[in-house]
Amino acid sequence: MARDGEDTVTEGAGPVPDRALRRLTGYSLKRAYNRLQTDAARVLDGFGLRITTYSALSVICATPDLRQSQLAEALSMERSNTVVIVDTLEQADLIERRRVPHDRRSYALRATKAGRRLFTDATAALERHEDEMLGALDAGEREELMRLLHKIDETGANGVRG
Amino acid sequence: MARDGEDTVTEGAGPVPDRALRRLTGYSLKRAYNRLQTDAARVLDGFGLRITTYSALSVICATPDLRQSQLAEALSMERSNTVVIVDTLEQADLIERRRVPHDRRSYALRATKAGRRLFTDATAALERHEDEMLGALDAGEREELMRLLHKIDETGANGVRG
DNA sequence: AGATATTTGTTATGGCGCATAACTGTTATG
DNA sequence: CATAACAGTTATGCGCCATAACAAATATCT
Repeated sequence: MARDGEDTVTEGAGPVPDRALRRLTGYSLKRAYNRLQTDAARVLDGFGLRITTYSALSVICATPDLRQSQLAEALSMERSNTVVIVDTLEQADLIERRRVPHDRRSYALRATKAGRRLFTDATAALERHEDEMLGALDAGEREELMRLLHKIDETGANGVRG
Repeated sequence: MARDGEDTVTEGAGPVPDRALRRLTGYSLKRAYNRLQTDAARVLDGFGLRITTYSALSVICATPDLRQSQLAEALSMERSNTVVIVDTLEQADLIERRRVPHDRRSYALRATKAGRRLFTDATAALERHEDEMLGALDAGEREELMRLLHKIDETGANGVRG
């Protein structure tokens, strides 16, 4: 607050500061996320995937025969939005909508062999690019970052939601 | 990979895991950001602001007489998107578009008294809500989180952008 | 000075992620 | 058997972001 008062900065060349905003965790989170998100989208595009379809494919690969509503809950999104995602994955022959024996409402989602393979390849590519993007952080810092992010995520799990 | 093989989990009650996704920094970042973003949007709505208009207002308050292109650069967005934002703020009498003496192309954006006041109030409310959302993190952890996020943000500043 | 390039703001347009609401068919519950 | 609860679906709109093309003003270069 001491140096660099409230002068008119119009003439100053360099990047215009957003110090006030950067003090907000939400804003800093947004900037960091936006960087990684843009890059991830570009990488996934090379596999014919988008962020949401990749995410869904990951969950489906991890837990076979799950239903769409479970998928929605896992990804913290509304059921309605999973429909298009699952449609896309199904039409690309990456997953299958199987019927479940005693419940004709729900589907049992299962990844095809092609789906699992694409998932593996895309994940490798993503991790490679994340390693580049996060090159400034050492292993300990990355681990700490993840720990803190998960803490935020799990905190409100029962709390604010509504 | 050892325990909890590839069984059909359809019957298992609890939340469906997305462990594989959680190992990606981008995904964990997304989840944490989404939590804070949703909450922040709700808070700002009470002030008649959205996240982008609040962000712009913050930068304009901090550095008076800045131009729209500088605003765009500060917020890492395209110039074209600042137009609607500045329009909105101007129509709400929170900022003014002043002409600059020797350049008839650009505007000198300046917050009004009402704009500065609203910004102050909204910021206080935002900080209060962030304190709640981040209650699980102690002061040291919050500071470390910010440091790591800024590191990510500033890393690619010269790098990947293209 | 005059042709050319660059900068600033603007408009139009589309994509992506997300939410809500209303509906159908199916299963569970009283 | 009537009613409620659930799974999936459809339609729709909002918010944020990017790209492309354009007019007016300014900078640059010969």
